[in-house]
Amino acid sequence: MMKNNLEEAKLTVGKVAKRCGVKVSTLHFYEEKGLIRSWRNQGNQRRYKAEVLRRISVIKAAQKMGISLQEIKEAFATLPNNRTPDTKDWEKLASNWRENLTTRIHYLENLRDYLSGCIGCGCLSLNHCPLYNKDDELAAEGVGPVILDRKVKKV
Amino acid sequence: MMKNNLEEAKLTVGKVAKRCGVKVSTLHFYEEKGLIRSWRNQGNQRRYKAEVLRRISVIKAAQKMGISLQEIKEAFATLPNNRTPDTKDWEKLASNWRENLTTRIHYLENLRDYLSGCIGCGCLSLNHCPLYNKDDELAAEGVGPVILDRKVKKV
DNA sequence: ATAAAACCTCAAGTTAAGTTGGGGTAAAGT
DNA sequence: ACTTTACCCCAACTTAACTTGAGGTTTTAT
Repeated sequence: MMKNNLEEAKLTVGKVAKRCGVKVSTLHFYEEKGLIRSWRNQGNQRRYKAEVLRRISVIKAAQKMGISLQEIKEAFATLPNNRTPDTKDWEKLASNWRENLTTRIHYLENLRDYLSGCIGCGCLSLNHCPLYNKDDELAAEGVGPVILDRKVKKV
Repeated sequence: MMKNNLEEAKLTVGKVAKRCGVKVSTLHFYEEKGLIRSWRNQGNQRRYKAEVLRRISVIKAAQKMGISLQEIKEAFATLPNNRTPDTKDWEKLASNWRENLTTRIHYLENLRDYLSGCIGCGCLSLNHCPLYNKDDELAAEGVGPVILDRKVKKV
């Protein structure tokens, strides 16, 4: 027999935030964006089911790969009942994202190779150097944005 | 004998924009940010020296590598007299940026390898899975943001 | 019982890299 | 000469992913 939502949803925002290493405001934000959901107690405070923790870990893992929240949301939407990804679901999502990652890596490798060729030749010029080309011939498949860490290595 | 600025700066914004494939507003923006400079004619219109074309091509090439305008500006600032990079300068800048690119590639490769390991194991969990780890052990050297193309491959 | 900690909502601010638009001037084409 | 086209400046808008703050309520701890 299934417990009801009020019984299942016991975690407060503060607890979830702490366990996930995110701010409370981030949880509000994710909820607003439809990435997670909560229930309310008598006093109108949010209460979460434990599964939200896994959902957030999937979000964070995906973000690390450069997947946008919008894309993550769309990926979740493909799951039956928009459920929190279980092992099988994760397998499927992760495979897609891995392809994405591979594409991105190839792009950067191409870029680096061209760059290596360009260093020393001084060819850099509009319309000729592959490094400067608005049509972007390097982007065979097309890649998305990657936002990684904030520990930026200055050059 | 050196020609003066008025003689050298002959290109209008429109011309530069067209030849570089950027909008006029972008050139205004770059100037405001201190990435390029212009002179003014009698009627207060911008006039550029031809070297601005090369400068913009360097900016665009760097952006493609995921370097921010701020970092590009800082890199330019390291050049004698903040000049437009010549062949030798470009060699130096490009070498630095290539390292940056390499670091970024390694990061993504690590991420992909972990992901491959995770697919099927379903281990994804806070504090244990390397894919979800706020301390980011994957980021050995630390990497910056990469903003590449807009041709995003949906997953 | 009371005070402190946690929570609520809603609006506005933040950063990057530009874009858009309005109102007005300059240069170019015919 | 006259009309387009190009240019000027400035302010405000755009997107993503959040953060901050104000003013007020609920829980928890003492």
